[in-house]
Amino acid sequence: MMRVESIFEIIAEPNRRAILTLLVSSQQSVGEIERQLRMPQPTGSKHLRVLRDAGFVESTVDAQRRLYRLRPEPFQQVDAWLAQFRRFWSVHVDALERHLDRMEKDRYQTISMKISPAKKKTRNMTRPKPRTQ
Amino acid sequence: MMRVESIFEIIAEPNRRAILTLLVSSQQSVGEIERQLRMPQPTGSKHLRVLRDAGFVESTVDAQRRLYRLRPEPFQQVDAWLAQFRRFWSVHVDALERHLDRMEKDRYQTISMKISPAKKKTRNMTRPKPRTQ
DNA sequence: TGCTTATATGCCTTGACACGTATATGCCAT
DNA sequence: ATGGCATATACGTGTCAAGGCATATAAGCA
Repeated sequence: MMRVESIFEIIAEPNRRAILTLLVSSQQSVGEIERQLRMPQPTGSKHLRVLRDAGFVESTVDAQRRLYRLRPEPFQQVDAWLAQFRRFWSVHVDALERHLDRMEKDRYQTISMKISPAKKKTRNMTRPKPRTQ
Repeated sequence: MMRVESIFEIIAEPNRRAILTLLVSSQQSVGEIERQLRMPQPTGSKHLRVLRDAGFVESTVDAQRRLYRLRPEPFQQVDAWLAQFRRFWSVHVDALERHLDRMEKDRYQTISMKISPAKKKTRNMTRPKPRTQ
């Protein structure tokens, strides 16, 4: 009995992530999924079972086939967990993005100000020694 | 040798997620982390090692202590993966969340940069990070 | 009725990983 | 230096899930 408990363990498995990505485009039958991922039939079925139990996908019956498609809730949960860190790294995202596509950004930015390295470090201001090991 | 390959396996472990959540508030020493999570010392050290190798945290030396704090990149990668599924949850929830997120971010940053919503959305969808497996 | 296709499940082996005990390393103070 | 504190690592053990294989269920078709 594959009772994987948390949603994070579900998406920790590469084949399952591949299945989820496949289903972004449209719903697919088990056979189609297994064929595209070159995965033995029982393997695909088992992963789909896990994904279904965790609510990542749902299936409907079409004659002998089962059509699988995505369900939103578990993704929302992952996003909710990620949210607590988003404030933390958003400033870094901005810095990275400014570096990556500066030109386009200059069009959209209403205010363009640099965040100095000293400014960023105030996040961790209780640090006594700035020495990375 | 703990060779956990993908960032998803890193965050699949509950203790590691707990450590990351702890570090949201501020950087902490290994001892503080282990005490708060009631976790044996070697366990904490090993999980921190895994998190450090994966880039989720970094450490600086303070006398005998090591102070650990979060690093943004892996979280950005998770977010990038999640982006392809964003259209599967409610448009209203999505829009609202982005709106609130941005407001919070702007309040958090002492230096506020205004980025157009359209721009930010594009950024999340097009980030080239196919690092996973 | 067989026969084929489509999907699910049970068993078994293997390997990855978490955890605990013990030990090692490094830094400070006396 | 020596003892104590903080952290890291090595080793052994147990658990659990992934994958291979065989088989079971089930629907369509001749």
